[in-house]
Amino acid sequence: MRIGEFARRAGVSTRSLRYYEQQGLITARRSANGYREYDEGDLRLVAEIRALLTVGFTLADAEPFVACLRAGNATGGACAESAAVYRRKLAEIDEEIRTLLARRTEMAAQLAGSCTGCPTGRQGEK
Amino acid sequence: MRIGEFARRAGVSTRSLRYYEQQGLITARRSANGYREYDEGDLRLVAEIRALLTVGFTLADAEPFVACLRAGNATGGACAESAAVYRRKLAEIDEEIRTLLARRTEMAAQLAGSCTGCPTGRQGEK
DNA sequence: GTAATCCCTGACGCCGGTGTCAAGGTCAAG
DNA sequence: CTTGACCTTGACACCGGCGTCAGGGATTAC
Repeated sequence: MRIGEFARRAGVSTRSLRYYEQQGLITARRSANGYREYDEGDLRLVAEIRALLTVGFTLADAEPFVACLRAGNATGGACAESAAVYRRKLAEIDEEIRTLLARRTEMAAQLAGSCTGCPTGRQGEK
Repeated sequence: MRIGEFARRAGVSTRSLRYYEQQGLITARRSANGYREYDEGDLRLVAEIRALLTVGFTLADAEPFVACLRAGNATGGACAESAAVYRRKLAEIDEEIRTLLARRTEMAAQLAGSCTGCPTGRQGEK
């Protein structure tokens, strides 16, 4: 099917699909007139990309997963390279969580301390 | 003092100082020739901005804190508006932490599940 | 023939803070 | 007067994913 219908079915914009192709994920074959042609199986690839993007992956991060699916695996994470990305992202998330927790603690302390001297007093909840 | 020396003393680039001014924070007075003139007290304002930026504030978020300091308060967080920003950022951080924790859990599960079928097995730590 | 609909590529805008370059003014020392 | 250090404003680049417009080709229905 062509890009318009495929985009509707996949739930993404045609712009996104062209961008994915430009970035080397999901390269559609072309019909004689130059139009992109997608097949049913590509829906799965798009779904994988969308799922990964929503959990904070970049398109570059998602590439191994798409390749893994195209290689015939049942899941995009089944390949060694995908697992490596998983581990790296997991480490990144852990690091981010640590940072945020530290910030949270510090900010809560700041807020408590500042309000001691608040001239307007506290404002209650909303 | 002029911007060059001030920047060195504050530990930021002149570019940043001009940007802060453009965004409405730390507007330096001008000497006859048009050069920006900063004084000692402004160092404190820059320090406040840098501290807030490093914990994830935007310049817009930092504005009340700078204003608060300029109003003569001992800390930038002593004013009501600053406290409101604190509360908002705290809520944002909490939300972000929740999101990341959920992701972390899901990804860890994915990684574990994927590795069951990993042809290369696990690689130990590092 | 022509209108409608779909497709193509290329390119700019956005967001936030900053690096960096360009073109030109200012001032002090020699 | 010249050199050099410092200042000014303006503007482009970056990152990532995508919206959106421009200009032009293809296909189908009438």
